[in-house]
Amino acid sequence: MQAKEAAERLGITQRMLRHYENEGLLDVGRTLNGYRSYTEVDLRRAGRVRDFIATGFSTREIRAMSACLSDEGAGPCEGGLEKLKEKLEHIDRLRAELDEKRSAVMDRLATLQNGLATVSSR
Amino acid sequence: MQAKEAAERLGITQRMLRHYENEGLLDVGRTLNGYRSYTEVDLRRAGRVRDFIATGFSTREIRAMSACLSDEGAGPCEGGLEKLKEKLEHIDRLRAELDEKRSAVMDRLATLQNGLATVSSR
DNA sequence: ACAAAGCCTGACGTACATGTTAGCGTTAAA
DNA sequence: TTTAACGCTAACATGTACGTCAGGCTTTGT
Repeated sequence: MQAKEAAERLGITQRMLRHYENEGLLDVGRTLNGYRSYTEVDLRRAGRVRDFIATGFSTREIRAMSACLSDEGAGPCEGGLEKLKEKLEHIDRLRAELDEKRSAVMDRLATLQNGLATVSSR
Repeated sequence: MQAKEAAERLGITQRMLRHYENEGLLDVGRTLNGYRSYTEVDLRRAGRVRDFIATGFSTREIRAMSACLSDEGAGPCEGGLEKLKEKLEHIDRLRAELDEKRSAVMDRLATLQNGLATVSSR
């Protein structure tokens, strides 16, 4: 498929796709006229790159664990899981605190509505 | 506590702490001599900033949901949970694929060792 | 045949996180 | 009292992810 569709399906810009390719994270074929031609495999790989980057990894880091990008894992994925787990720690800490905070807010909200209900039912 | 200790306890540089402060994410008090003085509350907040940034958020985004940073959540945390959930989606997709890949590798490894054991026990 | 829409490369611009260095006060130990 | 360790600001430098724009093909509908 062509660049436009690929970008749309991934929810990113063509520029970003080209960037990933320039950084050696993607190797996209061309048609006779020189246009890039994305396969479904390319798409999945690009999707992973997008996710890694959105999660705070640099292209350099991603390149270092390129085995994590292929559909069929050839290598042991060079510490990819470990690094991901570090990110997870960060995110988990945040999520735990936010969840806590959210329920506190919900509680206060419930209490408030309760109070109003009590009042209005008098 | 002073800058050095604060940075060490957070596992980041003093430069980064100052950066967070310059970006309006932290408001650290000073002692008479002008030295920054970090409280435990400051530390927790800075830790959250560190985690948000390590997870791919920009100072700008973090500022926009600054309610997510205070110990006692005053506000509804302005979409903080939603954004975090997006990040989680990215990370979850990656983790699922990596876990899958890892077990595939482990399987092959087990098969291999099994084969060797069989051979050596002949 | 021509316009509209896509693709391509290359280059410049920007935002942001950090590192680094310089110049200078403070504090505490030898 | 000198020296080492630490703090501060300000400014410059770097790396990375993109946005954007120019100049120029290709393809397709009219």
